[in-house]
Amino acid sequence: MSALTNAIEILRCFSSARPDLSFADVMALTGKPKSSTSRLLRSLRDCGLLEQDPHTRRYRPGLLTFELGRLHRAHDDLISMAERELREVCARTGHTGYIAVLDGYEQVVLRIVPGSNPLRVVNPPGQRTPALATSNGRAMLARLSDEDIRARVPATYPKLPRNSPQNFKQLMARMDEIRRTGVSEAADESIEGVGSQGFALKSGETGEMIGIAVSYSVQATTAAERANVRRELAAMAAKLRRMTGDPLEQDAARVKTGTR
Amino acid sequence: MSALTNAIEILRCFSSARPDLSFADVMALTGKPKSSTSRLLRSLRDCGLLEQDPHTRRYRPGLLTFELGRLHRAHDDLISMAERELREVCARTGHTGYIAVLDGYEQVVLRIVPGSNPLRVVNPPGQRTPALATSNGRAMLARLSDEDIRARVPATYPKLPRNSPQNFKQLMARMDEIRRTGVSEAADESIEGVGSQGFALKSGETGEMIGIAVSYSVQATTAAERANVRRELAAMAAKLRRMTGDPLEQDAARVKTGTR
DNA sequence: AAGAGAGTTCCAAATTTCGGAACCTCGTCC
DNA sequence: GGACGAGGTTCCGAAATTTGGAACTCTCTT
Repeated sequence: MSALTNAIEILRCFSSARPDLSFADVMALTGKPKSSTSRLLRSLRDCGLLEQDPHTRRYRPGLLTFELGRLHRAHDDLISMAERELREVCARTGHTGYIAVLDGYEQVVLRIVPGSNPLRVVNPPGQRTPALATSNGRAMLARLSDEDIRARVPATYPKLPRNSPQNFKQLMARMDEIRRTGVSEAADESIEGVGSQGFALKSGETGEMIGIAVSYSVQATTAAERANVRRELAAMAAKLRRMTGDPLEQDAARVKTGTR
Repeated sequence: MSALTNAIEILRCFSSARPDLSFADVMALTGKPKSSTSRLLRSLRDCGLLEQDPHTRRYRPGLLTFELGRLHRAHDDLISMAERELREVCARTGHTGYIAVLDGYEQVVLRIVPGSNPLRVVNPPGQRTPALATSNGRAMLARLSDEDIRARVPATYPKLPRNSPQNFKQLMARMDEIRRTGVSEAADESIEGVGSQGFALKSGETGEMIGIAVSYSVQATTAAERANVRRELAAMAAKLRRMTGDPLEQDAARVKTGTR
């Protein structure tokens, strides 16, 4: 295990729920011996990835993590373009918008556009969720080949919320539906009472893919309102696909024939 | 040189001016041999710190840098408390506010509060500037002991803008003035025509220190307006010092007597 | 078909990392 | 005061990684 892997393992122990950790916490969470933990924490601190509270001696993410986070913002043409469009849709509909990327079988929230409706934001940026259980997560998966999807789903199919696909067969049925209709819906999955619709956008230039979704309270919306969201999303998808040169058609053909 | 140091050296090559780099760029910037560069880039890519554009094969900061950046936000009680106050002052005065921290002899911008006045934001978050050449940078330095300041300034005194202290003696004169008056001013230094006033805030609990400044166009402000900024800042400083338990008095005594 | 440019892989030597054990250093309890 | 334990650091030989030159692969270009 390289120094880098170790460093990342430790950094991943921190989260908004656990913003700072003691030596013992890190030892428990990583399961490494004392001496290794001591050395690793020291080197992370020395290089700026961690800071240590001089009083409590607890560790927290350091200045360098902030600087690294800034770097990522530099490469966000696709994301910021999508964010601009999403902002308009959210302003018109009052609902909350999400932009996320796929990482393995999880998705990571990159941006949030709070709506005017009083639905509290539940997935802050950085949040990881199984992609199988969200509308835009499934929309992203649907653009991969079947083998690729199979490779991403863990060997033992994970336990998901009631309305999410409960096994691989159900998942593939959803994939087919998304590929056919071009939209992905979710209701009462990751969060009770919350529904969403989403789609996946792929850059023709870089091939990078993001998932865009609009989320709302199921009880507080009418079917007509949800149909309106669907129309808004379809329009945004069409516009963004044109702007980014999304190779959707070729992709669909490739998936169908099984070519890589 | 450990894997971690190498990784950071490479990541530091990226910036908003250079959001993506080719293999050759990285080789040139780090001065490492081909084989090492190849291996390092691969491992950074594998662990998610870098992404590679499949088409151009260029590298850019990866999803993990985004996630790490999010972590830093988790520990920002002091910073967000200061940001809230700064927001109010900026709303009242129309000027632009900055929050920064000290790192060696440089400061790093953490937060910006854009004002309503049409002064373009010139230092985005993440920006590094010699602390000697900014109002809040000097305010932070002034709260260190003289030996500590001397240790931070590079052996050969750096070339700074016209109105910044040009040598160590001038710097120490400024330090004394800041310690005496409690405020730090800058005009026409890092950026032509831009002035600022700032102070340093230290948490009584954690001992961490941040610099807070309000920045404005020198031409477009009157002396009265600048005096108003000074009053606003003094009020904010007093309030924040109370809230955070800033040990300013003890510090001042320590610096004076040279105790550590 | 040869050559150049851009990267990758190989390998033995040099450097780091590993983890158990001994060793600190406080604060606490008797 | 002294023993104790929690929390953490340092030491050291064994094991694993990293290094960088050289050979090799790929992909263009001429």
